[in-house]
Amino acid sequence: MDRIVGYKLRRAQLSVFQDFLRTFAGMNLRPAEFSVLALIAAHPGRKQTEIAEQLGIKRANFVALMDDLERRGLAERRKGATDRRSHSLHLTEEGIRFVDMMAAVWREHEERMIARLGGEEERDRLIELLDRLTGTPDESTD
Amino acid sequence: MDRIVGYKLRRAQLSVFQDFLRTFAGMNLRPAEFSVLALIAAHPGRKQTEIAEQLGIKRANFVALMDDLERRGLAERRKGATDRRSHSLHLTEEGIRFVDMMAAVWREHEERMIARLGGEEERDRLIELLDRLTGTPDESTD
DNA sequence: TATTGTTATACTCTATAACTATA
DNA sequence: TATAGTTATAGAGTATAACAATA
Repeated sequence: MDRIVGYKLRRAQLSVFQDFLRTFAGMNLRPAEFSVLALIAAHPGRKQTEIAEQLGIKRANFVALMDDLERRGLAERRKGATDRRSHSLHLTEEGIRFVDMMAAVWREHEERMIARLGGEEERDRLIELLDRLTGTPDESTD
Repeated sequence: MDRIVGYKLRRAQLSVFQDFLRTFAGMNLRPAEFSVLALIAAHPGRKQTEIAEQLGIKRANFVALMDDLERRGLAERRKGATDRRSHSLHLTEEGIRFVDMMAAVWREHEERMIARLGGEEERDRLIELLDRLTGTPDESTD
């Protein structure tokens, strides 16, 4: 199994996620929740289904995730003004503070991953290769 | 989410696994089953728990997986001669033929991934970086 | 006592169909 | 009719505890 891309990819992803989970164990934050909060922070007011799709989460599965973030007082849904079917997503005041802390904690984790790779240049090389695998169409803003 | 290693890794892994699943849909073979058959083929006679551990599968979860490979007539358990608690794992005659086919089909998939990456050199660069993330101690033989 | 394989079980993630309220 | 969000549900994948057979 020494040169099999998919296998190596899976093992590396599990290893990185395990470090992520250890890092955020105290904040009770999973990767999916992290990515949702980061995306709402970057694009407040975006529609619920847009956020879900951008993260590759089915809108049906996004509901419980968002319920939990609301229950914890970190994010909120607001009825769309023009289209009353839709919900626009926002961080609460507490959510904004939480995301600041989260970003600081995340940096520890990410620095550790960059160190494992051997530096930021190696990180950039890795991400470029991963983008080729994913077939990223263009550079997005997120 | 443009430079986050864990996120990019997850997306790339999903993309590669989806191609894998499409490629093997006709053979009804999942990545875990593929890896088990490949590992038994490379190391026939190895103990059940050893195979499971090497693939990062809990021995409790390995049972159903192995049951299915046996039911399909591809692999078999044999009682250990010295330690009668253990099972040594082997391919059947049909399993050996199946693995040959499987390897050929896999090559199609892998060539597609290498093409996405831009060639075998890029593939090698990727795997080297992934090994750094995983913290692979030495080169293994699998 | 400890280990191998097993069973039972629970929790997360993911996928689909069907409902509701709006458009 | 179609869409946004929701509910219910089912299937994988994964984790732990406890058991029987054997060491």
